[in-house]
Amino acid sequence: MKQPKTATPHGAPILEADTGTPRASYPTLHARILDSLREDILSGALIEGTALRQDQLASRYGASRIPVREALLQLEGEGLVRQQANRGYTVSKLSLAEISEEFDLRAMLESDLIMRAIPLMKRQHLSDAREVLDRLEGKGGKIVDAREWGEQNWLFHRTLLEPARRERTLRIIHNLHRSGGRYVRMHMSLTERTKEGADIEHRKLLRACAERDVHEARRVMAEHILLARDELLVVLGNRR
Amino acid sequence: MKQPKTATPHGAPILEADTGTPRASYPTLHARILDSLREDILSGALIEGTALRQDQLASRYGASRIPVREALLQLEGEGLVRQQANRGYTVSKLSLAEISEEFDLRAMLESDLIMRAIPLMKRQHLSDAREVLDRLEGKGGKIVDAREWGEQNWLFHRTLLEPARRERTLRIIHNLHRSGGRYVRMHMSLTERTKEGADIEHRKLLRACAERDVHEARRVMAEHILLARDELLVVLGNRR
DNA sequence: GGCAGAATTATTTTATACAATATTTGTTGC
DNA sequence: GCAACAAATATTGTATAAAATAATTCTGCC
Repeated sequence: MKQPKTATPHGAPILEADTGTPRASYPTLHARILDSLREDILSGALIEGTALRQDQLASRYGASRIPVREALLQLEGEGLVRQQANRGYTVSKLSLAEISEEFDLRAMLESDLIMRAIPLMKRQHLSDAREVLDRLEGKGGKIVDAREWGEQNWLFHRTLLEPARRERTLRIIHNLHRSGGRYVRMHMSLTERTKEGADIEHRKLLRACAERDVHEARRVMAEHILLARDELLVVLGNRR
Repeated sequence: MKQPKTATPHGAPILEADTGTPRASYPTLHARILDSLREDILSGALIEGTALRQDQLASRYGASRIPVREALLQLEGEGLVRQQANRGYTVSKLSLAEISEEFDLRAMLESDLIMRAIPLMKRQHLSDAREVLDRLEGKGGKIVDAREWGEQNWLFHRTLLEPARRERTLRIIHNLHRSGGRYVRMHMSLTERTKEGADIEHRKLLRACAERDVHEARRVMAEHILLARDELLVVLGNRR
């Protein structure tokens, strides 16, 4: 009722800390465990199918099982872990079909949002996006690692989609980015080619936005995501 | 299946007494509390903005705060409650824009799924859907209440969409049905007209599926959902 | 009166301990 | 040897209680 908490630029979303500064310790223990576990899953430190026992995780984090349980429950909502009967949790293993489905969803949702966003974009949004893109392309000379790349990639997409002011949709997309992110990381550690392709597509996308070419932006966005899907499926298909 | 549970209006106690028989239908307490809370929110027993204090809920359900917390965490993932700063949880209040957004999402996702589902539909699916529709139209003579109507309505949609075998998408749609459901209930308690309109659209949709008319089915599906959206927004707009 | 700051209250968060349940191991009879 | 059943073990689910933190009230001082 009273204060809107931390004031965010551009009416930024209320999503929990993701790209922000991890400087201050998190408010609660279960939130910290949540983030840590998620990172471990997405980074591949915890591979698919791994059994996650509560007391084991608890001692690993120097906490009791209560905050661990809560983190697991939230991760289940994000689709990163699954709870089996009374057998506890395991790191969810997505089939190729499910991975493909998630990219299809992104293509659909992000295509829709970019069309809604463009008419509402300010110059600030465009320059923000450009700035992210510069980092993404490693203009500073240094090449970012896969984790950082995924983070910046999401930030770029979010920056372009935010003006649509569709919090609910954006949240779903965020989840999809996260979920697919771990497979993209695997992929990217294999080849550097993908990055360059993505960079080109990102530039095209940004240009279309700057020119307010809604139709072109939509086309590029869908193509961008579906290409990523196809490349990923090829690599994963070969490995499985 | 679900046990009817004690129909407890607000304030009133408990799920079911501990009569020495811990053999409840639900496996765990927090799952039972989750369902009960969700039902209370969707039914309107807990109106928007209501503060949900943990110990209050705990005593109401005759449980400790632990399973209550877990239920709240999951409900937060479903978007039905929100956690404010350190002020605990409140029943989430969706703006008209957010409600509209959710229906738009449904229109997009369900349109997509129905196209994928039709080529994979067996006769069984169609007859299942027809059966649900019969119940929905109250062919048995009895008129179902708003809660039951919402349930059957979801079941109908799910039956048609399931053949697409898109679990991830279907889950999102399910959430959206739930979330929007509570507003539809308000609406439906005001007028019976909507049901008839929906029945007609459902029949059209089923016919298109039976005829494998993908394009028509898509069109009807999108229209069906967007019409529901528009009607709802008019009613809600007048009330607010 | 009004305000800074301490004390109180209200509420959430986490740890410990215990109860319930599933899984595995071990034993007996055939 | 092995099927059936019992004991042991592993693991999850929940209650109680204590610690942490925000909100509120109270008090003394100007």
